[in-house]
Amino acid sequence: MNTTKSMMTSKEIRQAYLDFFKSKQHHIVSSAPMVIKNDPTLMFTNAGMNQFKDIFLGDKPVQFPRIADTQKCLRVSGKHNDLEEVGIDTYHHTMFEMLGNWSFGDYFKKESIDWAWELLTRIYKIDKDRMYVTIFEGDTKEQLERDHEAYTYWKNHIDESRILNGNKKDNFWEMGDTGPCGPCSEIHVDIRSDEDRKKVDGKTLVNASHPEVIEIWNLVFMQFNRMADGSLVKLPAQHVDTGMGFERLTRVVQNKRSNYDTDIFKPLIQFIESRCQLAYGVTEQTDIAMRVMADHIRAISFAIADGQLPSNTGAGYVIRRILRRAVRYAYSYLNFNKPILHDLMLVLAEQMQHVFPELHQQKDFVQRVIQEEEQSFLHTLESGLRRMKLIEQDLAATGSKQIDGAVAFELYDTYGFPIDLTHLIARERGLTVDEAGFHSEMQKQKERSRKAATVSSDDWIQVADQQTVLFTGYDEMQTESRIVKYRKQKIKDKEQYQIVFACTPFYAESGGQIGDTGTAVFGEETIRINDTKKENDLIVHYTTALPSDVTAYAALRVDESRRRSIMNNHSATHLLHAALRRVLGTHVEQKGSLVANDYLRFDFSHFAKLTDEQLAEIEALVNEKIRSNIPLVEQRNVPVDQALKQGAMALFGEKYGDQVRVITFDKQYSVELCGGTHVPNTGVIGYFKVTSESAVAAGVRRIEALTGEAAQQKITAAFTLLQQLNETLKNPKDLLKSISALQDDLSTLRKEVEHLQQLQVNVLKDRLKQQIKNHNGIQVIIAETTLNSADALKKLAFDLRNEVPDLFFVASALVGGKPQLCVMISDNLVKEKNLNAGTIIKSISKAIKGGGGGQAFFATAGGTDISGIKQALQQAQESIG
RNA sequence: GGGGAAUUAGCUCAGCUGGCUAGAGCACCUGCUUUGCAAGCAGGGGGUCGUCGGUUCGACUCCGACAUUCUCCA
Repeated sequence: MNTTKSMMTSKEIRQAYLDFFKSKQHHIVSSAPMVIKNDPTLMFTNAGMNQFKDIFLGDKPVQFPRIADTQKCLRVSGKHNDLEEVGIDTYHHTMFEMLGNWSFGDYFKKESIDWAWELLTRIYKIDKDRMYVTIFEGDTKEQLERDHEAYTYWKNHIDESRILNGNKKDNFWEMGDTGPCGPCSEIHVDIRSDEDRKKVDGKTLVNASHPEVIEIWNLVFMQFNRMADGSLVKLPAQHVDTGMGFERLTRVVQNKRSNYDTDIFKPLIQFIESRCQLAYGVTEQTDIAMRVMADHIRAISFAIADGQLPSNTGAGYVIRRILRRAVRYAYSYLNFNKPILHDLMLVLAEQMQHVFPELHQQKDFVQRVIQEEEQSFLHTLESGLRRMKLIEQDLAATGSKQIDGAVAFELYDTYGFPIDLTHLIARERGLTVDEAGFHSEMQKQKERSRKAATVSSDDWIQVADQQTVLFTGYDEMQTESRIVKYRKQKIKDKEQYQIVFACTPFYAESGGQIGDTGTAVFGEETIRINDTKKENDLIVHYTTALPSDVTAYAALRVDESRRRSIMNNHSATHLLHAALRRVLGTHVEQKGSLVANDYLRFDFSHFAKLTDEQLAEIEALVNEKIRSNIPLVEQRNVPVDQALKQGAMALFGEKYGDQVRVITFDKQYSVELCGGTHVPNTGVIGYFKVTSESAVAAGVRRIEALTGEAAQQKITAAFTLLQQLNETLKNPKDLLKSISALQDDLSTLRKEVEHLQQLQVNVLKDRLKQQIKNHNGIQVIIAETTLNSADALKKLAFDLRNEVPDLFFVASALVGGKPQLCVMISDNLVKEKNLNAGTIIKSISKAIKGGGGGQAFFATAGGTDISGIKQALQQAQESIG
């Protein structure tokens, strides 16, 4: 490779890609957020094509037939990409950029192959004799032929000996179990030294996991649709979907031995080196740790910037795991026992600010979140280490040298202590870990989970031919419509149906607003709609039944009062958002929102607990806006640039189309991009009441509130309670004062009672001491008392024990009208005379029709028959002869 | 969505298979000593053992539900 020419920077490489496809009439779009909403099958964007999934599925019309972009992607599992492997090698990543170009029913194999070749050889100047391409060899089981077409086009550019056949696993790309798919053609580059290349033919290393013979570009030719029964159906329009790993490309163009040596990762590695005072490239172990940190910080930072906070479920948990893996490596191999990643993030934010500005714009917030997470995991590690010590002690006691698999799993599963740390520590102490046992426990857990969460879906059954679905719910709550398609789903043992209508007034859960419920009336038949959700741009209605005639027309009716409550809450959310920014400052960004029928919940970035004054001010401002009865201004199709110029608030981590909907309540006050449903005038909301303010994560606060009827009910209930309290306390002047006076009284009286009880016990004790009878060297006290609590009786027994040597004490009391007995014997008598309070009480409690027990020196019993007390005491006397 | 765990004093945690009348360290208060600072000694206050039920003569301890938090899997 030519190393004398000036090297392209990663920035130039990225730009060259976009410029190249722009020159081929491609529309350049921005990256979609890495965190995915509205698609139950996917948590994160894992390929460049995700944001175009609807187009491939035919659920959305084609607007630009040619598109190119660079897309932030996140992969934490997959055939070559287990999270646990990242950092070990030098070319797999969790987060990476995918350069992609697409044709939607426009150009096909010829152009995509020609252009790929042109870009790689002319612009990036990659040596032709270092490249190999693969084509699909065909598959007899699927009855698919070899991709002769691709072969022919490649032949124009590259020697036939460099065109290799690939099998179904490598060269037939599928989106998922079902959906669009087709043969693909990959471009591989051999970047080994000339010497190595002479020794082993590069051809034999393609797709063989060789670190220096790597795939950089995959051209997918979408030709088929995979059905649920496994069959393939030819697609009406053929598409091209390509993806080139930006980090790998940069490595090849910059002629580096590792992705981490490119200027994409170098600044991160350098920062880590300077902080831990260790050099990269010296020892394998520390190199891996640095690579893990450099890789993971990218995934964590962008996920948080796109709105996914670390948490203990779902996508948030994936982020937490990645972050913890980075901390773990930093802690174990680079001696970082204090948070460091949050500082590393700043380097990244700086570096990426012109490509993905969302990180730099939120750097204070992201930093805070990461730091908090680091801190909390370091704490987890600490308590794990404590537990580890106990385990060691147990092992020492039994003389074993192996930590049981189940124990290691418990440490991991319950306390979050990473298994490799267990290994590390075990090795340090000369112990081993039962690895097989650990994995079998893990397997059991996986099976349990899988069993609990299987959803099986049948194929969609197309009833009518229609591509786009119309939402009428902004204007009406009832719409005539018909079914476009439906399918059956099985979750555990329950069956449900998903139905798509041609047009619908039902709002699908989105942007925090919950889905509508209601009914679909097919003539005489009424079907209940339990929920409405989005699948990308499809509006899917959830029911438990199908109409007998699926082609019939239906009257779709939304549950109106429920929807009106939702609208109240949604508009109030906008008013609240604006009020927060006014009162607290413009650093307030929405971090999550739930708009339900019974309440609203709004999460936002802010670094301190809100004071009572701030809350009151916010609540007052929102209510003022409600009383002002501001009319809704709704603009349905505004070009996104124009909307932003109007000052509309857009959210990080939200993907907006070119045309957006703008919701305005007073253009000086609240302007937001929003797809939700709103009240016509703010006055409809009635009243707004905050019910709680709390923290959800570092730097994120949550406000919960009520509107309209719910707010009224809440206030009425509070008022009623207040009134009842006042009445109960005879309408004091100052209720608060009167309650705290009661509390004070209670606590002094409690102490008083305790004191009096002690006095009573003391008096009784002194009297009993007068009655001691010496019986063979045993000081015997047997008494029927009038004490009325088990506690007092116990106290008496213990006090006597402290004062009277050689004591044998048996007494009764009446607790709540029931007889209670207790036996106390001095320790020395228990030993010397072989007396046992437990056995004595068991035998004498029969007389009061009860039972009891205790220890050898002290025992108690309760019963039901008062008349037996005398007999019981008599028997106690006899028990010492 | 499915497992596992935790919840005891202001903080960090002990309290094992029900019964030694609820503990330690740090923090706090008082006094003494010392004093450049750190501290040392003696004494003291503070807990309805997450909430609600149940089993039992007796529950911090066992069982159930709920709440909150942590954790693993999907």
